[in-house]
This record gives sequence, C-alpha cells and structure tokens, in this order.
Amino acid sequence: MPELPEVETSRRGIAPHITGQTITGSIARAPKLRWPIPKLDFLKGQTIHKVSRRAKYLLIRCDTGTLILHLGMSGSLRVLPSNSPAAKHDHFELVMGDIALRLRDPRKFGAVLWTSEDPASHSLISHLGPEPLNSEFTADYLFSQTQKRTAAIKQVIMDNKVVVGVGNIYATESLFLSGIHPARAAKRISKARIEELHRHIVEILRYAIKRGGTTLRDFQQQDGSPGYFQQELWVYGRSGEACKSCGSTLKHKLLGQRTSAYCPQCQR
DNA sequence: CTAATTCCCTGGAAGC
DNA sequence: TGCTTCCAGGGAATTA
Repeated sequence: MPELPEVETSRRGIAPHITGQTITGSIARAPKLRWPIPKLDFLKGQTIHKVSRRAKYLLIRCDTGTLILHLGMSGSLRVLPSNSPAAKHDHFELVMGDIALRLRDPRKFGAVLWTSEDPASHSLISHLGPEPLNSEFTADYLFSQTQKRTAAIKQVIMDNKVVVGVGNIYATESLFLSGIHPARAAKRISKARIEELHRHIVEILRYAIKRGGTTLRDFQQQDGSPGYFQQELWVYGRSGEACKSCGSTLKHKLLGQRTSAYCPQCQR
C-alpha cells in the first residue's frame, strides 16, 4: 500500500517521463474513485510542467492548473505505451501521444481532481501539517503538538494536522523503536522521549525512500519473495508472535479503528 | 477546538 | 472446490 515513501518513489519514477510532455487526451474508465473523476477535455494541448508532491498527493502542474492524484490504499502509477491494453482496475489515464500515465486502483480509495488555483490552498491540502522530512518538522514542534493533546500518541502522530505521511505501519514501528506504548496519552510523554520518537519517524521514512519505497506490507519482488522491509518489521502485523528484542508475546489494541501492535515489555 | 465514529471499496485470507 | 465472512487501510464526513 502506498505510504509516503511509495508516493515519493512514484513521483520520482514518473516525473522524468511526463515532464515537458503535451497532453493529447485523458480517459476515465470509472465514473468515480473516492470522488467523481472530473471531465478533463480542456487538458488537451496543455503541457506538463512539473510533478511535485504534498503529503500523499501528487501534483501535476499543467498550463491552466494542477491535476491532483491520490493513490489511496491500492493505487499505483505506470507510464506505458498508450496502445497497451488496459487491465481490470486501470481506472484513469493521461495520454501524451505514444505514452500514457495510467492509474490502477483496485480498491478505489484514490482520487483524481483538478484545481485551477494554487493547490496549496485546495481544501484537501490547505489544512495539512508539515512534511515529516522538511526542516519545519522538528522535535520541538512535535513536543509542542503533543502537549496540546490528550489522545493516544499513535493517533497524534497519524493526525495529518500534526504531520503528514505517517501511516499505521510507520507509526507502529517508530513507537516500538522509541519504546513508547501506542496508547499512552501524548501529553504525558517526556520531551526526551518525544525527541527520540521524532528521530525514529524521520529515520524510518528516509530509509524507506532510500529503499525505493518498498511497500512494507504488500511488496513482493518479481520472484514472489517478500521485500526486505517485511523481514525488518519489529511489531507491525506480528501480534501474538515473539518480540524480536525481548521475546515477550506481542499484543495489539484498537486505537481509532486501527490495529496497533506493540510489545508490552519494551513499550511503556 | 478535540475526539470518536462511520463510511467508502475490493482482494485476500480464513472458516465452513 | 466453492461459498460466505471478515479484515485491512487513508482520510473525509459526521456527530458528540
């Protein structure tokens, strides 16, 4: 499933192929994903100037506005010859002469949107917190946010208003690495421990991007063997198994409708 | 404002 | 082998 590193990897993958290209058409094979897919006939003849990213949104800057793509949970993007046959869940594509940017999304949690305004002021984006890998996401900032919140720390770091791009997997793993219990009230964690958590969040995201956005959960290599990351998971998806650090049986708890695995011994 | 809950969707796994 | 049931998950929308 695409987390922030996978979206960034997608951006880096498609940008060289589509930047500077002229759009010759677009195809929507589904009426909607998360929201209706807009009519984009006016895009014909427009040039793609830049492919950027904000949180998990991909922003494709064109002449008169910006195409906003979200991969949801199961979305993936590929650049293919435009005459290659579309597969079952290929719901949308941008055609640029001989090539096409194709969005596949079996679970339809993704999105295709258009804005003629600055995307930063779009209603889906304007309220978002800082990027985790930008200088504004500091340990001091994270600590100040936690001081305002009585909610569980895991829910706070997964809150997009606090910081974007920390999904269930990275939240679960970074809390384990920091020795912090996921259900602990955010405001009751010392500054030193929040600094530790901040460090682990940044490290794990950087590392995942360096690895080419290897999807933690679903990724399989061409030969079907699991991705490296899967073998490196400490707690995510391992409830009932032994903690790799202390041998205790890992437990899990529902927090905000999300399964949260943890080690009762290592995390307090 | 925060916090809790519901909902969207389908593939894959588990149970029968 | 097939059917049915359950679960995962980002995040907006809704409600308290």
